[in-house]
Amino acid sequence: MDFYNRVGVICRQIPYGKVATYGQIALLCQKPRNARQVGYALNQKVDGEDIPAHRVVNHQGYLSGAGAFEHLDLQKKLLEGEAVEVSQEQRVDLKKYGWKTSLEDAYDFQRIFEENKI
DNA sequence: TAGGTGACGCGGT
DNA sequence: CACCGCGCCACCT
Repeated sequence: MDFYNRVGVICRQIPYGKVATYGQIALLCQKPRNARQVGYALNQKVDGEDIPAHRVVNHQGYLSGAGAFEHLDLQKKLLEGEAVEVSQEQRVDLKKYGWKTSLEDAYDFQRIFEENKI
């Protein structure tokens, strides 16, 4: 359960108009090998709340989770609504829209997790 | 308890 | 660019 909460915390920090990858989020969770679980966690939280799951794509920029949204095009529409270009094959340019995180960001999150005991 | 299943990632050819 | 294979791990049957 801890892991799911961490995923939620991190996703809410993804800037408007940017996208993050599953592996990147797993890394920020201090669980570098749990990329798959990130997708699983988001799937459980969908009917949840304010988690911008549409800003999460795979490491190639493809919207691999589009199928979990109400409508297959929903994730794409949401991103386009944030001025993020999405190709017809459901792909975004990570060079352009990727959320760049550093080691310091990871430390910041680590501190937040410790403070909140998650 | 054992095995199947993914909203994954990386390296190789 | 296109495959392919293997590693990974929490969650279900």
